[in-house]
Amino acid sequence: MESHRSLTSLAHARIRDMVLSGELPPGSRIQIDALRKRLEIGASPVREALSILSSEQLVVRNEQRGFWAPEISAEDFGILLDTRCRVEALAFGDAIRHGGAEWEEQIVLLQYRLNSLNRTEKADAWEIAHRDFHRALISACPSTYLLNFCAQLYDLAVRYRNVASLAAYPERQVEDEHSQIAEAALARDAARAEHLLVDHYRKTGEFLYQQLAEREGAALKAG
Amino acid sequence: MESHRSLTSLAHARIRDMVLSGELPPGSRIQIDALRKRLEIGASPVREALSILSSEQLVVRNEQRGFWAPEISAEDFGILLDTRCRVEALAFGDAIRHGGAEWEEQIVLLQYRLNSLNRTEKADAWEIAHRDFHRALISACPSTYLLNFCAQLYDLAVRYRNVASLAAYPERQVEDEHSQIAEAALARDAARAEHLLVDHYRKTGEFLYQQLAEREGAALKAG
DNA sequence: CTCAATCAGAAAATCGATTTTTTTGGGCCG
DNA sequence: CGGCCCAAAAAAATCGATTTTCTGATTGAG
Repeated sequence: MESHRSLTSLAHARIRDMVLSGELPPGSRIQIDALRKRLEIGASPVREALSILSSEQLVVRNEQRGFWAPEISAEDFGILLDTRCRVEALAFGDAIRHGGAEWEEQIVLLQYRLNSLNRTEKADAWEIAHRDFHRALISACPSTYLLNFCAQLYDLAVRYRNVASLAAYPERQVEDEHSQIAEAALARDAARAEHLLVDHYRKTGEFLYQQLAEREGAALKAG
Repeated sequence: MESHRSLTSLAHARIRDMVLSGELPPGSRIQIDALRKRLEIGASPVREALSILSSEQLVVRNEQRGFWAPEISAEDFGILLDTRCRVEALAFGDAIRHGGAEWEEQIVLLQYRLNSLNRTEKADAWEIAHRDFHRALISACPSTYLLNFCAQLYDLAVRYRNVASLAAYPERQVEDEHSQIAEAALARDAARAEHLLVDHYRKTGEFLYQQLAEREGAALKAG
């Protein structure tokens, strides 16, 4: 169990997970009182956590009217994906130019851990390892601003992956892609590494985008 | 007077101004109780506002120990400036490619308003007009994520300008630079516009960076 | 004399109750 | 029948009090 220094940060972590996992579905209302009872935490920390989440774009705030889980759409996902590719390419390039021995070692280590896990069998552990690996790639970027932004975009993208709950995810060789990205990074080939990373994101995103677009088309006919 | 829907958003706006203006100096402690009395607002809204500000990087939070105004340094400013140039170039390019008639008109209007104001005589009005002009330039960027990020970086940069309180700001022809940027944008010359914008930021930042570096050198000798 | 343990005092964090605002639903009038 | 207004209910926002945690000084042992 993770220990938290304050109930606010605990509430933040819990609610964040509920949003990212899709337990709080897109568009659904998030009532403070319901959360208060559910988490067995007072209203103040819950409220504060929601405030923070709303400035992280993981929750939508409507003053005096409450909080909601953000809506999703194919269009929004497309924009998110595109933003992520371009911003993370910047951070990745920086990291490749600035990273030292420690950065290299982290990448090697975390890539190994990631590839050791089976994505379907140990989904939770894989999620964490995947996040850690991608974070390690850019961790040597000197701009904390860029890194924060990348972390935020990562969360938003993970949420899309989860809430779309794809029945059949196409089995690409994601391991190979990760390996190639790591290899290019360690070879300090920024241009190639950036390209591979963006390509990786676009490939992963393409299928999800199609799913979302189809779903919207279907919903349009049904409604 | 601006009206606010809630005391939290009022507190947020007020404290934000206090941080941006330098009224709360870099490194200084921000006590909830002191603010509570100063703003005549309860502790809860003040607390919540500080929480939000800390996730906007305008306040540093130290769990169970309180809040502080962020430290400044030449190094941090350099990184901030660089991040801003690259991220805002992305947003600007998008805007130039996507902007419609309304976007063009806003730029024309806001550039006119900005150039009508004397920077030293009407400092507050100029600040607002300047912010509006720069926001208008990128406003047609479809990525709300990128726009939010740019707004955040803008605030952080404004703070540096204010807290450095430059005795003698070198009088460049800032009006001309703004005009050229607007012109290139309206001509849909993305490459040129981006270059001019980045150049504008770097020129403005260069002097500030020198000041900060000198001050640090002096402080080092004195300490 | 140094270091660690201890103990107020101060400040943050949290709670429960109160106030304000929004939403809901029923009855009334055009 | 449909729109409108008002009252009751629900929910968010705020407050004041209480609890928990940190800080800095003091004291006593080594």
